[in-house]
Amino acid sequence: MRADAQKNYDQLLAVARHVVTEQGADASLRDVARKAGVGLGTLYRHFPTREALLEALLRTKFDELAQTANELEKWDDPGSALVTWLREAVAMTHTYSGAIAPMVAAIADEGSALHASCVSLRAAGTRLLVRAQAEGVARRDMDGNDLFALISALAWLADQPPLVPRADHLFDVISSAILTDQRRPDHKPAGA
Amino acid sequence: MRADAQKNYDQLLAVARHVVTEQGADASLRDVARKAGVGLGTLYRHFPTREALLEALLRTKFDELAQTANELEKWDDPGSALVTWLREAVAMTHTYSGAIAPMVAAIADEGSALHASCVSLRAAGTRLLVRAQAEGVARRDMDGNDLFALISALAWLADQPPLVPRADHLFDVISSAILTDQRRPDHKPAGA
DNA sequence: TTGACAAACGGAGCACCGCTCCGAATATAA
DNA sequence: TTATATTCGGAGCGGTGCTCCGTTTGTCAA
Repeated sequence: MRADAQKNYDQLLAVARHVVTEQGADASLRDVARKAGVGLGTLYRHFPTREALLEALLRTKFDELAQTANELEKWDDPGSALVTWLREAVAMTHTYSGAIAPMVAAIADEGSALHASCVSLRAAGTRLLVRAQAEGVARRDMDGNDLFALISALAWLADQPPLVPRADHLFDVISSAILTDQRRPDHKPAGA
Repeated sequence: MRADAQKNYDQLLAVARHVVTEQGADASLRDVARKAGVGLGTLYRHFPTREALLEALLRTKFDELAQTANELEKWDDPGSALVTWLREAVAMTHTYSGAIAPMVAAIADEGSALHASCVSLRAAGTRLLVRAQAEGVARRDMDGNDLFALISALAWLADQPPLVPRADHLFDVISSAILTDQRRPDHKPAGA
């Protein structure tokens, strides 16, 4: 890559990280280019689609999550491992608001720049789920797609301002639906 | 209301119902006005905001849902009543894709045209939930807001094309998290 | 029937968006 | 230094939400 191109690429990524953090994944790309001191054409050349830009921004997060899954597979308690990973997966998408919708769309679109990342995300979750199922601590009528969908739903939920206060609690509610080994006579109100 | 105004209002609502059904709640309002053979200004006079238009479109659905809740309160089994209502609530938002996001936003925005409808929706769910909790068939660490949030999440999920095939199943998964009286040794795979 | 007037209409206009396209500028290698 | 491939940048196109106001029209009283 030519030196000036590399410089612009880096600059765009840095600025995009800032703008998307502040305004969400739907931020104006024109605005990103402007703030990066670069023409709109330059942005589109480096990142042909919005998904491509998002993928570049999330790259490291995806990798970290895959790495975390590898380590969690060694845990003694596959149920805790699964829930721990789920929590991190939801938190990750939480980094850039509005990112979950394109991710969901990407998993069914092989042409999307986010496709591979989302598939590997699902694969990581599937490994942890299957292990938990084999040990009898996760319900067996779910697969990786279901897990991915639940992560998406929880991520979306935590992205809606009015629902944010409930997000953590609902994570627990849904986790309890996935796990089978919990003592759950009646789930007394908070504090109990 | 003047006769011509009434005619335009009705026409707009009819066309909007068609367009929003086909293109979702984010449909172009310009397009609605054009197809209704009416100026853009006329549309905005009758429906000052997109939420106002959506509210008009959903009005009957909201009422039906409240009515259904009243009848379900008479059921012997409050658990079944709750789940039955939940299913209808999710299906309702399903009528117009993309409608759930503005509804969620509206519940925290008293100025929104959708606010009252969403509040009464939440109230209806709360009644059924409280009754189920009193009978010991629903977990007690949830309230109406949690229920509303779960409905929203399920509605959103069913609105994402790649997740549609899982939506029904995940409804069952989440329902099982809300109810406490289910036999749930391990949830064998489908068919079992 | 005919005015007068409030009410309703409708679209031009503004600022923004995503995205494409291509002449101008520039880094690089000969 | 020069030639060339690469990169740049923004004008331009068609779309959006929304406002504003000159024009038209329904209505009702005279």
